Amino acid sequence: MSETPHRYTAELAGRIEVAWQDRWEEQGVFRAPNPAGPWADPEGVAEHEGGHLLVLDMFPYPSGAGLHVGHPLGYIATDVYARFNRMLGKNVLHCLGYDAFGLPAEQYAVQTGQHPRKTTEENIAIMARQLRRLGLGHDDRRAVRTIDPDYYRWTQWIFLQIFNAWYDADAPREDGGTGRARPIAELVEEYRSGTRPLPAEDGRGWDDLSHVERAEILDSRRLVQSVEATVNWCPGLGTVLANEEVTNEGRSDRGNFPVFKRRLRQWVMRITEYADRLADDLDGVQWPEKVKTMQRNWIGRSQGAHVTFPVGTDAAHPGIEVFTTRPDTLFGATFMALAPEHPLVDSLVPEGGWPEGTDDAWTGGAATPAEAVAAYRAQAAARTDLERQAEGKAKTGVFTGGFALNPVSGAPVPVFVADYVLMGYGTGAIMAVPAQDERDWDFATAYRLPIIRTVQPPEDHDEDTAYTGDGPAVNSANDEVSLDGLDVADAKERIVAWLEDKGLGRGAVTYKLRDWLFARQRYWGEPFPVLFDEDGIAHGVPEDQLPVELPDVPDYTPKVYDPDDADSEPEPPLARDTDWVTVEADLGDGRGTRTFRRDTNVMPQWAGSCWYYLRYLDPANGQALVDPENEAYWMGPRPAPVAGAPAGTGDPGGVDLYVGGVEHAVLHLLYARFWHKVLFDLGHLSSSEPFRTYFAQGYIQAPAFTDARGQYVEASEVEEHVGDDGTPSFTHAGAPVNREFGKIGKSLKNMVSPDDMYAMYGADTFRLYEMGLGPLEQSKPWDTRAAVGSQRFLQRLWRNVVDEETGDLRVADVDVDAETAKVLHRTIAAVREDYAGLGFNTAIARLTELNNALTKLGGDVPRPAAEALVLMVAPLAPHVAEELWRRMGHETSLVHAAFPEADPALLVDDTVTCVVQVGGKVRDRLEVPADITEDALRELALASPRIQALLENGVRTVVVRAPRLVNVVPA
RNA sequence: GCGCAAGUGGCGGAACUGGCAGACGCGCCAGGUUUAGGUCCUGGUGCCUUCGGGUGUGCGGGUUCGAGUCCCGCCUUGCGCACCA
Repeated sequence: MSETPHRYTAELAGRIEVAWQDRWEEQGVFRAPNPAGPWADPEGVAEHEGGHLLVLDMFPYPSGAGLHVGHPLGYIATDVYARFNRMLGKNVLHCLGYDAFGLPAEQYAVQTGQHPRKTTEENIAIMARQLRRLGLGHDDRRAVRTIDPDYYRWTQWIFLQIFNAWYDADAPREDGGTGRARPIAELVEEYRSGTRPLPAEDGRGWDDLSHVERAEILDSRRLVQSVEATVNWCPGLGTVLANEEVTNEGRSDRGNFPVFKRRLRQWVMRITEYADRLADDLDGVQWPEKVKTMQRNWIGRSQGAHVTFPVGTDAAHPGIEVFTTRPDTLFGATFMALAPEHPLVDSLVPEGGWPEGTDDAWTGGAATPAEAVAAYRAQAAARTDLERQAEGKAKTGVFTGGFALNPVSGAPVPVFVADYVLMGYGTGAIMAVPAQDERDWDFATAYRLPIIRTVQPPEDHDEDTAYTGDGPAVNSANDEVSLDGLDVADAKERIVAWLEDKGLGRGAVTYKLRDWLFARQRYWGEPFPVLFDEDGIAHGVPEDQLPVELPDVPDYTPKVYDPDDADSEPEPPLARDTDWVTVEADLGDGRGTRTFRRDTNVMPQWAGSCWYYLRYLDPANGQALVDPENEAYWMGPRPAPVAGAPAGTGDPGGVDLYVGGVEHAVLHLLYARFWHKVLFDLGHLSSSEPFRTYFAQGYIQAPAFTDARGQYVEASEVEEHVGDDGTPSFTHAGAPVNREFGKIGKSLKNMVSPDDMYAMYGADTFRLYEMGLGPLEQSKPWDTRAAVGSQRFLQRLWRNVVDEETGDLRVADVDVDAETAKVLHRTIAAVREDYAGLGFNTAIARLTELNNALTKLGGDVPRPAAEALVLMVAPLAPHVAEELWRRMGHETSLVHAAFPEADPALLVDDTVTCVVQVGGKVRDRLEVPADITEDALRELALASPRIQALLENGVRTVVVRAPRLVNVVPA
């Protein structure tokens, strides 16, 4: 233990930190005033002349294991940014709540045999303690929790808004686009008044229809629908999952269980109606390109055409519809391929044997087409997607024995079944154009099918490959239309026009995005605010009867199955509570109290996190999810679009800064945008995007160690040894181990908790260390011991203000000397810029330099310099800054103190060092006046003896960049 | 396979529009304070060197008076997508 009584140790840091956290809380310094709503404080809002700022973190999920040092990285960064902006005079809203419904909490509860509410609340308490100890400047009044009925009442309310809305693709929008959600009541009115024709034109009006018939019509238009669909059934979790929750390997995102395709009736949200806007509106937000690309890929929009190929053998056959992005290549379609599951396959297979002239390669060795197709389908069905991928790109298929007619050339084309065609995309059938498609080329060469080039490849193109680029069309004419000579874009346009004219096809857009499967057969989630009547018709629970509370069932354990039992059936825990399921209710529709059956599914985990940032704005509002004035103030569109937005793009509004990992790119970020847009369309919000600026942070990776068997050993027990050449080696219990870097956690046995850091160094040092590691967007390795560097910085800062021996103030009311003033003001200018751009690592470097410069003064530290340094350090290390600020005589917290401003006069130098190069190599340095002329500098440089010595053969030219550089080029 | 990032000392990382490579920190070395040091302070620290200097930002070319930075071709690592018609 140190004998120095007033040293800034971890122990002292801890006392200071807890004391200031208590003070901040008592004084409510982080409470941001709202313009309206239950906390309306317009005067408080008006005091902030610097405007307003909304800073957001990823909604944390309280796990049973507590935090590790990787978790707070983003929270610290947003806190530093928020604190900096408060010191610029802005009204800053920064808070944190808890996303606490969902699978992990439920699984943890099941494992420990406790009720999920109990374990979840305990986990929240642990996490809240760990985060509070970090000194985050959050508005404590706004810490919402998704599991509270006051919160999920609004989650259910939003569900009903979406349920009671339909998408009118023709309705104009305020932003100039077309298509928006409208209340279902307006659709009813259109049907009733006759302005919109009813789907079944049997002469009856809306009022003539039975309530079942009306419900069927409306339900088919709602943005939430119950549909019979192919879903992802996960027996290991006992629930169905959304596409976004299934990994590329066909397993569950949570728990890594196998997922099977099943036909089931389920709730889906019609996110596909928003596919275009979700893709297009990415232009207006400032997000990393990587994340935008991931969303665009997921939405997977492609433009092309649907084309129908008649089936020649049968006039009554509907024909085979394909989707293609290259209708311009239609003349080169020499065969077709259908997915093995395609419903039309059977209709193409002729009875009896192979048609005349069938190539042996097409038959798969079978005696008849029927046999060949059956065998191929059986083989395809037996293989999982994973196995298909593992077999690489080899193309296989068999001839169906049937032919279709190329609609532009009239030529018969053989139809194959091939598993490189996927049932889930487009129409499940393709026209194959080997000359312009690599996959079709591979298939055509393997099965000896004809290849017709319809785009002229450039001369240097390999004749043995497909050509997918642009070029003039060739071989593309019939009696009525010719594409020859047109480029790809023009050819597409002309052929689509011709196809549409002939009724053979039409321009079309397809998407990879599928509707969002929204029901889960679990317990720990928001109940659906839906009641089914005796006809099975779903009714929304009236708003004044919300929330539909999650009942406290005795057995909340979900029915899970053997993870590989594909044939099992989902069984929601809520269905077991028959008292809850059956309910007497009056829907206020004039039909009085009737008996209903509740929906026993619960919402997915994403529901609560889809809109939490809106509730932060007005968490106590009992009348609305957010007062419109509050939403407009915090999130409304700004006058200027974001940097880099294409011309003509306006600002969509939204959160000013959202920091989080990239792992939510296609889940949370897509779902939240969808809900936000629906609420925008329905007039509840002024912003059309939830997150104007998104910043993807890197991860913290910690060293993990494996022994000779490849097993992980406890990282905290590993000893490091430094060899003579400086390279480290590692041992565990005396045996050598290997170091690698990976995610922090139990599985790699490399857990480091923030609690460890608080005990060893204190929260301020921990914050400083995390921010100093490197750029926020990069992943970087953790090294607990290296945090001493940050601790030394704070100790030096402390010593610059407080005498370690006596505890007296070392700051003196003296002027700052000229040299120090220069350093000080340069630091201010640089740090301001760094903070504004989230460049915390470089800000720390600059502050360290200033701190070291003050240390080197030796004697008393001039007050103006010490105060400016403390204020600048405050966003990063707020507790020690507050303590020093107070010891320097200030009675109020520095949370709202003005950030130091640089004096521009002190940023310019009188003299600078000029580098003199010969042939690009530095040979001399000259101290010259900053305003020296080019000519004077050239003369000075050439006069230098060191330069003269190198110019024996004369000078060819001299490049002068006054005042910093001269480059002499010798002859 | 396609696409996007990124490769700088023993380590994490600095370097504005091409203009002093290695800021700041860890580690390491030396010295000081200390009975002691997993303390603190001071100085040093890319590599090679015959101490003049040479060389150096993944590799190979190029543009330029001048390249970590721009262009072309490769290599490696990470991430995303992966028969998307």
